[in-house]
Amino acid sequence: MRIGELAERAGTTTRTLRYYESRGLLPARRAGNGYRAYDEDDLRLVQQIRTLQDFGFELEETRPFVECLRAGHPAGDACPASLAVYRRKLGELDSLIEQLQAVRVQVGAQLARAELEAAAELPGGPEPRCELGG
Amino acid sequence: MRIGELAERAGTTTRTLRYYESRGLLPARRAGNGYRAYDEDDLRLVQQIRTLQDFGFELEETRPFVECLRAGHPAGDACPASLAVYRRKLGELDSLIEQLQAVRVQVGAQLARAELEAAAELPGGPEPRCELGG
DNA sequence: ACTTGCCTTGACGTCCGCGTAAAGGTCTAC
DNA sequence: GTAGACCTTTACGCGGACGTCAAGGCAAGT
Repeated sequence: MRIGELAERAGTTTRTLRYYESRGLLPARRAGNGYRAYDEDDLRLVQQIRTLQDFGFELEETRPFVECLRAGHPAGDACPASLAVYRRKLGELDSLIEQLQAVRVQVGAQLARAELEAAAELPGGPEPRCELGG
Repeated sequence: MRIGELAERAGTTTRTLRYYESRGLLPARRAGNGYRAYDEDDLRLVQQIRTLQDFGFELEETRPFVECLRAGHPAGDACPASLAVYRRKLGELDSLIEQLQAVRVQVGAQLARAELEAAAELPGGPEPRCELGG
């Protein structure tokens, strides 16, 4: 299979595949005419990369999975190095989610406060206060 | 106040302030010698930008807040356009968090499965199966 | 022979928020 | 008058994952 077909079957572009090759993730055999030649294993390899990319993994983080597949394992995550990446990613996801939730709370609070202050300005002057003492 | 002092008081760099100016967010008066001249209002403006940046807002998203401040309002979020940005950001945060949580679940599932399969290979061959029928 | 469609390499462009020189002007202190 | 600490503009670099030409080679159909 040539690069165009591999790209189409993997749901990506030839540019992306050449980029993977330039990063050492997808070495290609060459046909007599200089064209890159791929097989079904290469397709699985690209699919592995794409899946991880969809999860938000950086390209470098997919390397252990790729090397695991190329080592002959049936799955990219059959090797300890891949599992280590999974675990590290889980930690990163947890802290990122936590951080985003904190930001969400802060922004929500800012919005609520600003809406209150806006409502206090417009209606009929800042009359209807809620404080009793004063 | 000159750019160095403003940068220090705002906890940022002169490069950043010049960048804000280039984006039209922080116009500066000039002293006779060509130096940029800032006042306390400019400091508040920069602090507003930095706060939003810390929340993960893009620079463009801070523009309504900046314009609100420059319009004389006591707070950057005292204007409807700013509130709209808050609301949009809340939506983005929600969907992003949701998406990351979904990824977290997927990655966690992959890890669990891969760990199980690894455990089934190593110990004493794939003997201790859990399936009863077969 | 010619077109069409695939392939090749090389290299610059994109987005964002700056960092980091480089080359020079200005003000203050000594 | 000179060192030092400011300031000025201009402009290239970075990281990540490619997009997008440009110029040309190769294979197949008509």
